[in-house]
Parts: sequence; structure tokens; C-alpha cells
Amino acid sequence: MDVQPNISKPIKLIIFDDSPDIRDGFTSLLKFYDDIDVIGAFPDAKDVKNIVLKLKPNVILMDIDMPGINGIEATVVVKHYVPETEVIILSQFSDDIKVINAIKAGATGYLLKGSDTDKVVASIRLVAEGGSPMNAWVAREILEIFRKTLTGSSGSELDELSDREKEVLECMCKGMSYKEIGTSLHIAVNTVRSHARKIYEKLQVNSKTEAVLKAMHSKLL
Amino acid sequence: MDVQPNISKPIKLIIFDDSPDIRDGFTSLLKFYDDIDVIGAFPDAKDVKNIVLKLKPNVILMDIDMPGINGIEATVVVKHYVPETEVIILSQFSDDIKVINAIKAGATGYLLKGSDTDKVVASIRLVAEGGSPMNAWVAREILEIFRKTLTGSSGSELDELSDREKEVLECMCKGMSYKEIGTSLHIAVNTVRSHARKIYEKLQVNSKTEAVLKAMHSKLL
DNA sequence: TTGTAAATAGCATAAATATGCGATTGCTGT
DNA sequence: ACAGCAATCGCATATTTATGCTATTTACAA
Repeated sequence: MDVQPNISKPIKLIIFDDSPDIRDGFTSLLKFYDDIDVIGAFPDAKDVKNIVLKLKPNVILMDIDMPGINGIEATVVVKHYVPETEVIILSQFSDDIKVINAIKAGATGYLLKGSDTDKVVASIRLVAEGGSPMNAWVAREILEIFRKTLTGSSGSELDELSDREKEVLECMCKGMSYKEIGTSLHIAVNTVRSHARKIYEKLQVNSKTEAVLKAMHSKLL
Repeated sequence: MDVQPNISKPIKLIIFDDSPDIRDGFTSLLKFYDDIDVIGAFPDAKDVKNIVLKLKPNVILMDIDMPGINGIEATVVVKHYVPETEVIILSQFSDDIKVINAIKAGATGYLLKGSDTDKVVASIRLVAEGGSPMNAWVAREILEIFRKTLTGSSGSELDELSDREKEVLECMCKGMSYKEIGTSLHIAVNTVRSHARKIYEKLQVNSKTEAVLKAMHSKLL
């Protein structure tokens, strides 16, 4: 189960990072590893499409914060044109939103900068052979977010809604129109409007669809 | 960033596994680690509630397949009564469904049996200090499932939609108005209307909210 | 070549929704 | 007894949506 250097063919690696230190650092460092070939290093991802199409790298180290096109957007492009390429996102901090966006975009690894070289090398080898390296704390964050999306954590503004407002909102979540809601709850359309108004106020939205979306994302079903 | 034994107080560990070999094996093995105290080992989880309430373990090694109450159910109980206890699920194989259920239940780690001892010990220490150990391949699986729930896959009527229509629908699912969608996709509002019309036709609905709802339920998010 | 589908866009009209400004009733807590 | 709030309605108006009809361009398959 150990991560051994793959003897067959070297891993073709590309680096995207706006910092020359990082680029040059990695490039020189990885010279010492026979199973990893740095075949390119770029300060930005403007030309990412052509680069990956031409170089067909096995693995990309992708900085998340780059001028112009950021690492997330670039990852989308990479996975679109060369889906078999594995992307490892490098980030300064572990930022919830960015983690999930990186995953959405198709990144397989998410490593914090400052990880020591051995770890980075191991990660490169790992993704190349189908694993998924993660900083243990990043992994935990992902688990947390994952669990929440699966389980559906709640609380939030929904609690501020009165019982009646919740009923109305539930009807909305079934796709009903105001008229239908009125009939269903035995109240006048104008009353439904009033409730809707309050709901939008409390949820800070301004359309039925947004209210429903907010309800779906932050609770029941 | 290395996982060092915690010098302060030993980690209180409990094992649930129906195999005596595993229980005794781990118990004897972990005797050699001063920072880990095996304070209990049980062949089944029937009495899990009272056990965790009384022993207040820091970490539990939980077999997923046990007679009577399985590891998933037991994990739910554990996290309910003593949420600060970390649970590491042990499994023979990496089974998609079980992985996600374990996570739903609140497990922090998911390790395959057959991992060598060092790895298990490291994992125990890791969860105890807030990390999340995962077999790299399990991690990848989780990422895959995670990505799918975030990105959306699956079929149904959604497939009948053209690419553009899907884009429009996605915008709707973000709560955008026609005008906003037009701006976002660089098309006229009237074009958005046209697309919306087609979408409603194909999804057999007659309002934006219903379309969004259908999209959400058919899981694309 | 012809036909069908997708993407684009416009015009028109009816319906639904969003929002502003009210009002009355009944309950609850101080 | 009075303030506050939920629930119930009304009216008015502006905006957004839903829907019917049409039309052009492009692409792809029969």
C-alpha cells in the first residue's frame, strides 16, 4: 500500500503559479525525482486550454489565486479538454468555498502551501495512480461540508418564520401558485401575498423561486 | 505537520468488532503505544449508548459489519449522545453506499481493514487531534460522490434538454430572473423566454419555481 | 436537398408576482 | 390596559412570467 515511484514512465507535470519562487522552487526540487518530469511552468492560466491540449500532462499543480483566470476556472477548462489530467489545487489557506468549488471544478487534490516537499511529491505520485491526497484537516472540512449537503443541516433564518409562514413556504416548495396556496390553506390570495411578503423580508429574497431555493438549501424537504 | 504522540493525556479508545482476532489484536498491539489507552472492546454494539455514556471515549474503532446493530447505526447513537467522540469506521471493502452512510452518520475516518498498524495508529492520533484520515482511494471515492451531489449527474427528463436550456435552467436554480439570466448568458431577455418556454414544455411544468423544483429533485443542483 | 432541431430574437397579451400602504382581529406578556 | 405580533384581508401599481405566434441562422441527418 506504500506509494512507490512508478518505474514505467515518468509523470508529466505542469505548474501554474504566479509566484516565480514557487515555480522555480518546484521545478528544481522535482529534478531530483526521476519519476516526475516538469514539462512546463506558467505564471498564469490564460493559455491553459492550448497548453494542456498540447502537453497532455498527467498532473497539474494549480495555484488557486492567479491573476486573470483563477485556478478554479482553469481547472474547469483542464477537465473539459483533458479530463484524464489530474489537478492538485494549491492554496494558502483552507477556504470552505474554494474547497468545494475546486472539487466542483474537478480537482482531485487540495493541498495547502507549506506542505513539505515529501508530501507534495507523494501527492503527485498518488493522484497519478488514482489516489486522492488531502491534508487531513482539509479532508475533515470536506467531510463536514459533504455531510451537511447529504444530511441537510438547518437552523438559520427559517426558524424566524411563523408557523403559518412556514406552511405557505412549504406550499411554495411544492410548486404551488399563490392562488393554489390560498385554496389549499383556505385563505384569500391577498393573505397569501401578505405572508409571502413577510417571508421574503425575513429570508432576504425577492422572488418565490429564491425563497424556495433558500428553503431547500437550508432545511427540510 | 507530523503526527506526534500527544504527550498530555492518553487517547481513550474503544473497539467494536465482532471478530475476537481484531479486538485482541488491536488491544495487544496498542499496549505498546503509551498515548493510546484501549479502555474497552466489544463484539457488538447492542449496549453502545451506555458504553459511550459511561466510558466517554475519545475515539472509537467501529466495525461496519456487526451482528445486531451495525456500525453505521451505532455511529449515529454515539454521535447523538457523545458528539465529541470521533468514530473511525473499519471496513473490509470500500463500498460507496456504506462510505456515504458512515459519513452521514457522523464518522470522521473511514479505513480499510488491512491497513498496516502504523497507519491505524496514526489515524487514531489524527482524529483525536481533529484531522480526518482516509485511505487515499476512499478519499477519492468520497470526492467523486461529493462532486456528483454538488455538480449533478443522473438522468430523467433533464437529459432531453439541450445544453443551452440546461444552462438557463441552472441560472434559474440560482434564483436569477429572466433579465439576470440574459445578462449572464449574453442573450436577450426574449431569448431567455424562448428557452424557458421550451424547458417548461419538456419538463411538463408551467412556472419557473416548478422547473427549479423538478431540476432539484432530479438532482442536478 | 430537404427537413428537423437548436439558438437566437421580436411582439403582444394575460396572468402571476412583488411591493407599498393600509386595516381589523385575537392572543400574549408586562 | 396597552404594546407587539401573527393572521387575516383590501387596493393599487409596477414588474416579471407565461404563453401564443412568427422568423432567421446554423448545423446535422435522412
